[in-house]
Amino acid sequence: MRYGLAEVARRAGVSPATASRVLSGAGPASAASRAAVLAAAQQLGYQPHPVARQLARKTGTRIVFAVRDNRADILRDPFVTRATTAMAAALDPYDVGVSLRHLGLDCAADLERLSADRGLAGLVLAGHDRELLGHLPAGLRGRTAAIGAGGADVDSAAGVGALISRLHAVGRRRIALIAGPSWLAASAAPVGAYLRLVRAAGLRARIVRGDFTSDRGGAAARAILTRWPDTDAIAAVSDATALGALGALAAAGVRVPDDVAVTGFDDIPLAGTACPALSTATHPVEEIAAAAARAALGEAVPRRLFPSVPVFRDTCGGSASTA
Amino acid sequence: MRYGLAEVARRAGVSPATASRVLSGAGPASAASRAAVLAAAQQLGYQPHPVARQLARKTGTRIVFAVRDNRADILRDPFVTRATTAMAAALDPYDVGVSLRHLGLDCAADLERLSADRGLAGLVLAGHDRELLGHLPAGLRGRTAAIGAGGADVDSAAGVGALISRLHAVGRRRIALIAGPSWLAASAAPVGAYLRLVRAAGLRARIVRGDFTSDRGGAAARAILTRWPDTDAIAAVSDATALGALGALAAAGVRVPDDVAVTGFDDIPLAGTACPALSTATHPVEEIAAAAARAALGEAVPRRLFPSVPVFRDTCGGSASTA
DNA sequence: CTGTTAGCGCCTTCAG
DNA sequence: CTGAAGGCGCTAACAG
Repeated sequence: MRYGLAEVARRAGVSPATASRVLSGAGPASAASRAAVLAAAQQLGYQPHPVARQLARKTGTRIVFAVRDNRADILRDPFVTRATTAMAAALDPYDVGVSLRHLGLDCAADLERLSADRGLAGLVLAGHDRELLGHLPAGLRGRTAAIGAGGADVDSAAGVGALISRLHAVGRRRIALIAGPSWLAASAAPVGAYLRLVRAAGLRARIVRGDFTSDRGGAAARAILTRWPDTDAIAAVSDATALGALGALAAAGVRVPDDVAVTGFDDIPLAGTACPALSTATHPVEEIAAAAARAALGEAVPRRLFPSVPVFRDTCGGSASTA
Repeated sequence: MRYGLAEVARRAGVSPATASRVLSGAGPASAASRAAVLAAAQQLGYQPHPVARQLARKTGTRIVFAVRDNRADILRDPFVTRATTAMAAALDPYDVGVSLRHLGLDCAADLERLSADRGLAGLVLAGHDRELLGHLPAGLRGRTAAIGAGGADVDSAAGVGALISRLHAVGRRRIALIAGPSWLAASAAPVGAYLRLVRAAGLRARIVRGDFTSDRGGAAARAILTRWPDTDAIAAVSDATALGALGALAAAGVRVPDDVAVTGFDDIPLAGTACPALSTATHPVEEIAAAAARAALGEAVPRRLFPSVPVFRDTCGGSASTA
């Protein structure tokens, strides 16, 4: 009822080796035997045993998506959730499953252990810093892909730039930035874009660090109001942060966008439905995750920057529209 | 540099079989050899080869989370996303990855194919109907778990009941229900709870079918307003549906909750931030998903009903609070 | 309790 | 281009 390669070979009148060649790696085979094997396989409803195959090929069975952060509940972050799901769907046809794991900031030992895991088909890393990517254990090279700076990344400089330009265009002149954590490689580009624009406009920089929680977003907003009370716009590099800031501003009796405009980053589902609706930048997270996953499997995925396109909604001031 | 079981056995002065017994299944072994093996393994940094193990044990390497629905983009549904992520995290320690797959309503053939997949460690099914669970291919029995009615389920009768009781308690008397699709097993319990309460209160039932999209939620709300213009409350069995209804009501100039109260179901992150903030019922999705995943692996997971606890926010009328 | 003997199902040299 | 033989690393059945 369940047939193996041997049976297919027998029916096709060839050796298992030949059958294997046509069914798997597409090794050399005459047109005749190829046809015979294919026919036999078809007729028997042959399905290769993925585990046996993976053992023989020394190729793993799952990729792990490792997210580095100081908080373990980063695994519930909307970005992580979306990316994980996208990978799980994208790798299904490859007979490869995905595992999700949290890594502390100091994760050298964990990576070492991962590199010794022969069940690992590939690793997708998020939340890395420059250091980490440069010093991957040898066993991980060639089967690791990163999401964010240095890997499958979004053109965050463009996205943040567009958002800030818009703030400037609608008359904001005292624009503060809630940046990402400094240990994160992906934090650099947005800060760079911000600084470039602010300086070009002859304005002074106002930067506070946040993370990906709304709590910190609220705290950051309060810090900004305290330190620079005349701030008229806050750009956050995460939607959760922006939402937290929105809450803090409301609590402080500051009107958005009248008094202070706010922008986020990533366009999580929440962004459009929040009140007021959040202006942010939208990203093809599913595509990014799928690209990273395939790269982790060793596929040659062209390294490109994914688009970061601004979405202007209520919190931005000016009239709502998409750039 | 990478050691196998054989080397561990050699160092411990026992046979590979004995080493295997202590390292894996915890088969019989004397204290002495157990200690020796453990020591050797420790010292060598031995890590078993998961794929070889899975091949020998005839146990698969991944579970697939199959979601049955008429729309393929159900895979982006917040519940699916959350559940997938939770499984990916929960199964990591088992060396089992998760794959995500969409199934059409008519999926007998797909299940047949799945049952032939020897890489499959287990199947988690969502969106099933009674029929489906009863007629699983033989190869899937014992390694399939369902999420929802008949599997790892939420006490939706209690949750919906609590929500509707509250609507009644704050004075609503013309309460409509936007139920789930009729092909879905999980749709039954909420409808039952609704009917029971409405009848007990001597009211008339007003039921419309929806699905898990906000579009259909909006359409359903419009249908309700058309058919029963005096409706003063709408209970939806999904947050997305409720959010869609909210939009439709706003567009129709109906005030929420003053004119019509609204409740959702599931407490997606959006619910609390929407405006007005949505009253709904909250569920331990991560726990549910993890339980289902473990059950799919063959673990004996006690079948229990997970709590569905109401969260009263703005859209419910009355004063906001948690029951 | 332990070692020996066979596989698990496929892939991959290596001759021919 | 093809077949035979051996191995991937571990587990399971069976004597002892």
